[in-house]
Amino acid sequence: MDWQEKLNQKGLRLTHPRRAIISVLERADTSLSPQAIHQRSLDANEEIGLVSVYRTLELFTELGLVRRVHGHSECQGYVLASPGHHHHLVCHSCDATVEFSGVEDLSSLITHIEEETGFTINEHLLQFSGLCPDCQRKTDIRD
Amino acid sequence: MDWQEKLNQKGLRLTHPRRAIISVLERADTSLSPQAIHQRSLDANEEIGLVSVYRTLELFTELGLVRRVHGHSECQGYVLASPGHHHHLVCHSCDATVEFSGVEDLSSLITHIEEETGFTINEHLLQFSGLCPDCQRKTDIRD
DNA sequence: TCCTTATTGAAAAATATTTTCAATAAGGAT
DNA sequence: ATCCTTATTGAAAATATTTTTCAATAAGGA
Repeated sequence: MDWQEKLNQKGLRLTHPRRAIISVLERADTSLSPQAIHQRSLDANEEIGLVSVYRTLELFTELGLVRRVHGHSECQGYVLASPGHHHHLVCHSCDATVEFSGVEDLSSLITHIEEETGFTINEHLLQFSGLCPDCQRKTDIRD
Repeated sequence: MDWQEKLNQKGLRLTHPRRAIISVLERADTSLSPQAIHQRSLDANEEIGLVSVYRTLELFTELGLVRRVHGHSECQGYVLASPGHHHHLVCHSCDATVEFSGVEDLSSLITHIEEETGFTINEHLLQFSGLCPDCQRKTDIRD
């Protein structure tokens, strides 16, 4: 099911600004802030308003089509979300962001925490960071 | 080692605004935004400036004395961090935030991801959310 | 108690985000 | 193809958030 269908199905429309935003995100290899998305859109000669970027990101995030990546100081990085459960891996150095399938088995940890705290857990946020292959190479050379 | 020592050791000072902020965070059972911290400080008759809240939170976060809790739409919730490795558990309903010791064993997952992606992983963000005991009770009654 | 300087608060500046509203254009219906 | 409904847009204004500047203050070591 493509974007067109996914949106129309819900009475939503695949508009020009939305296409432009998707296109920017598809080409990005890092997460992008609303401002960055807007700028790249303009650079690609897609004249859209910054407001639309905000609105679209909010909508797409709610629909699970886009996800937010959490940084140390800011959490305004957005990336396209492929369907299904997965998490992100971010490079400290170049900010490259990669998605990996959520094959993790946290169930025993979750059960443990539920017992310890009395909470019922139904959601988690998991994100890794480190050095991507390229930046590892660059670091090696410098040393 | 108390706050006084921790700061002085680094040439930093335990000032009135900083004490007020610590005190607010100690009394809180949810994470708090800079604005909320400021307001609660005023409510407690500790007249401090909002700027100091920002500056203190930034400093304390860098020092690992305070941590940021990541929500769905905002990530401006700060909590006191006890020393050592641990994560947070947040109630969807009342926002109660609890810390739990980082007993998780993610090493096999990390190794798996390192192999799959070529990244070197040295950091992770893990946060759970669900319903706290109190809110579970309230939900049960309503149903 | 003195002295150095980290820290503060107020104000201004810079950024970021949200709201409002008339105009537009997506896309289902005809 | 064309019409019609209405979701969506962009511009502007309103709000909110964060950072910077700088003179005054107060921590805390000597």
